[in-house]
Amino acid sequence: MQNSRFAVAVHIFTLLAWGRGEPMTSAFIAGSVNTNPVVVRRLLAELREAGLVSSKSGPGGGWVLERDPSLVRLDQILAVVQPGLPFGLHATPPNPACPVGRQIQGRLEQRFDAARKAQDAELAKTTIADLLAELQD
Amino acid sequence: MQNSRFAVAVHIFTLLAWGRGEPMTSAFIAGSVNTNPVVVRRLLAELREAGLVSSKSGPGGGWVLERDPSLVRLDQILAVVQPGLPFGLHATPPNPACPVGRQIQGRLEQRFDAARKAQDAELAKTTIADLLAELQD
DNA sequence: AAATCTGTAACCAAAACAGTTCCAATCAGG
DNA sequence: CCTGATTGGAACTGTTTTGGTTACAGATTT
Repeated sequence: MQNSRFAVAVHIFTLLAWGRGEPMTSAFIAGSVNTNPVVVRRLLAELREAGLVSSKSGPGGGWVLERDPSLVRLDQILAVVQPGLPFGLHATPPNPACPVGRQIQGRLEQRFDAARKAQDAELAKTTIADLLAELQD
Repeated sequence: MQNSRFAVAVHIFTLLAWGRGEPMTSAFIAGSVNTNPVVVRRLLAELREAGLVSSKSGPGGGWVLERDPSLVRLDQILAVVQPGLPFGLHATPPNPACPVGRQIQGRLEQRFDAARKAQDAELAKTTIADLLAELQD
């Protein structure tokens, strides 16, 4: 089972955009995602720190997008829920006495970073507004 | 801690190329990677199934590359140790009664697949021979 | 035979995730 | 001011993935 945080985050953003700015409760969102409201709040809390959403307590409260859906790109969401390199480096540092072990991590970081940038560029082609426009009622 | 299988696999391939075709034991490889020989054998067993390496038992045995290092691209290694989409979909299926929940996964798969292809294209620019050539003794 | 390797099962520990319960804090509306 | 609806967030659980380790059978060279 892979990490579904990115998929869920994009789902929620599309749902919020679908709601046309009306505050949406974590319970309602959880109903669409098919998970627990606390899971939704935990994830959205991270995205709030990045300024992408905001929340309000009390009756009539809930979550709203802080930007127009056409200005939220998928790479921006990924940057919040999964920052850094797309692949891990060695769990324990390679042997520095080995010519390969001593130098491989630097070379890997270089390539992993390039891979990440290529992926981001592709994800940047899609906005939440794009996804919303593709949905049939 | 992220998954380090891809980094370790590339490390090992570079090490094998560095050895110029001499069979290398899992114990020696583990010394460079700084891990346990069984971990090395487990990972290389997957890459052997893909035809990228071969192994031989007994004295003088060990692991060798099955192709010239200039013909092994990083995306090929990734395809073995981490096949499929780069991001997981929902852990539990979204609510089919919701217009967003019903359609979001298909849209996500489309984008995730494109992201994967962009990443692969970038990784394909580097071969094991390239990495080897960049190493200083 | 003996020594050197791989093949692989079995088990353990740590980390990441998803899910759940619980309750305090906040806030709108009567 | 009360009531009820919400978020905020701590705490705990179960599952999966990963990495590490031990153990031992099978293969191969000398």
